[in-house]
Amino acid sequence: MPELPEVETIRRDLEKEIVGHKIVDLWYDVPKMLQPNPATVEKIIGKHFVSAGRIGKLLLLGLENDGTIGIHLKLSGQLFIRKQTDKEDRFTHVAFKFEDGRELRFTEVRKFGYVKLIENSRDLKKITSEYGPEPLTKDYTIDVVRKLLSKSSRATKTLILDQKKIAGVGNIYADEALWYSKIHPETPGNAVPEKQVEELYIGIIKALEQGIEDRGTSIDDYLDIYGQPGKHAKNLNVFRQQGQPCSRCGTIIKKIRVNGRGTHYCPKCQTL
DNA sequence: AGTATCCTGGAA
DNA sequence: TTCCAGGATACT
Repeated sequence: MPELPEVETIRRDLEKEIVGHKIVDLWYDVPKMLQPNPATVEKIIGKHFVSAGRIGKLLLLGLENDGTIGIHLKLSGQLFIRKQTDKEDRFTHVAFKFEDGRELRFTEVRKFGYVKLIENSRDLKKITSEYGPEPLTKDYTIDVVRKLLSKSSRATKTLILDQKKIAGVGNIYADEALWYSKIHPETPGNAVPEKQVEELYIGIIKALEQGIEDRGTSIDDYLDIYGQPGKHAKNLNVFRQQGQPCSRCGTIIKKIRVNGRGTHYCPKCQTL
């Protein structure tokens, strides 16, 4: 699943590949993936991309004159930069065609992902304001984590997955961050001691930074815009590592279900 | 706060 | 042939 590190990797590469390029045509085959509707999104034809941003797991591709294309990859979305003459990619549902013969393809097996035209800065503000602080910026402080945990008795894992509270953490990096901070994923937020709150704050940063350094985790569908896998899958400590020994203590990693999500942890390191 | 829903390839 | 994965949102 593309989470902050994967989307950030894509963002950085897109910045190099599409900024300054003109969209000369738009192709799609699943209308509901173009929001609010295909006719609105088609207004981008003739415009240039001027920036490549991101909030949480949402890509924000800036257009000249105030528009922004938001792209959410959800579970299985991929973006590829290709020549229009290149062999088709399976499950392509949207393609932005550029003036130079290249195109940006959006593939999505499940059709959950979407391309959204955000027409003005007011609408953009509305969308970005729904997200909590970005973990790798100064807006993310220990106080953010402390407040988030102290106000609820829900499972700590569930709390850190809330995009409104912290932007960009998904299932993979939540499990990894909890392992780093030695917190059992089901620990009620308000039962986490101050010392562990501090470690979770740092653990989230560490998990995400390592993911970015490795250009993402290609354990399911994720590939970068050139079609290359990220290298983080082999550096995972707990995610999908059930049955394997913990790299810290040798105890066998367990898999449970927390709030409907597959959850992996070390039963010895991560105690309640 | 917990659960159903979207969706489909691939695993069991 | 049935079941599962899972981000975000709509329900109950």
